[in-house]
Amino acid sequence: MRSFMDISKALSDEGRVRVMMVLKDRELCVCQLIEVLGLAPSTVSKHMSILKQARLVESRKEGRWIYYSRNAAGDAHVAEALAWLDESLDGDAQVKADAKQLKAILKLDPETLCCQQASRVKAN
Amino acid sequence: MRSFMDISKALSDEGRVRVMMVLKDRELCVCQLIEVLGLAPSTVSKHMSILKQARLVESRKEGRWIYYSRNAAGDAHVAEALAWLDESLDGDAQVKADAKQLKAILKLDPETLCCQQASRVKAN
DNA sequence: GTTATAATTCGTTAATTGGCGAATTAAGGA
DNA sequence: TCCTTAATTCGCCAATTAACGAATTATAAC
Repeated sequence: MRSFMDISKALSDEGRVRVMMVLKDRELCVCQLIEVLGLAPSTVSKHMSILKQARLVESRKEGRWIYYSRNAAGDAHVAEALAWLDESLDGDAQVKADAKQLKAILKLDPETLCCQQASRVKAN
Repeated sequence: MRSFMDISKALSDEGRVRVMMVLKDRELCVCQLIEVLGLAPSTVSKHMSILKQARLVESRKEGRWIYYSRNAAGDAHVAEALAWLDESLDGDAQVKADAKQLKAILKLDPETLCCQQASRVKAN
């Protein structure tokens, strides 16, 4: 019950659900998630720790950045939750809007936004 | 997103999840749910209204009693949520304990507990 | 009609949660 | 070394939520 409740509580906040959906196809660093959600860094960090506690995401450190991705190697509970999420939110307007915004963020001028370092590295 | 969040919020409370699990095989009236959860009538009533709002349960009035059951005719979101619930909590200790307690409640001496009327009717 | 019972609604309180900014930690670049 | 930046932790406050008891509604029994 404990691990189930960790997952269902993690998914009971809209911001965290939006994070799970923008992470569907790619890993993202915290500053990119901050841009998508429009929340303070400390708030997003807290959300990510809750998702990680629930084992819905995993993180990878690369230099100064921490990349979060869906937990691909998760147990059955996690896999089932992710499947439910995707089935339920397929075609959702908010999810689509976030995907669109993310696309813009990924294309954005390196100097003007978050992840300035990451962008510079990418440009080389 | 709205209906998804209604469902995930409804399932983010352990008491409500326990209700959904004892309702797996049978409909139950509120006073029986009160016994299983060990909470005040007003509290259980509130929980049931949240589950109903999320369309996870439906209710049927019979005389003085209101019987709740899982929403069998629910839309795809609801059906998927119920499937996730059942898969994730199959074999769970708390769920088993509740099932056992429910069994005892259903057998209980009609005069001594809740649903005295229901029991009397059943005895006739 | 009056009483008793099942359930709900309402009002209040305690606990939890979500949000932010400030301070801290960790890493790279000047 | 010192500065900047990504991210986290911490402390605080506002909003939400869960719990209860009291009052209310509805139905059945007397």
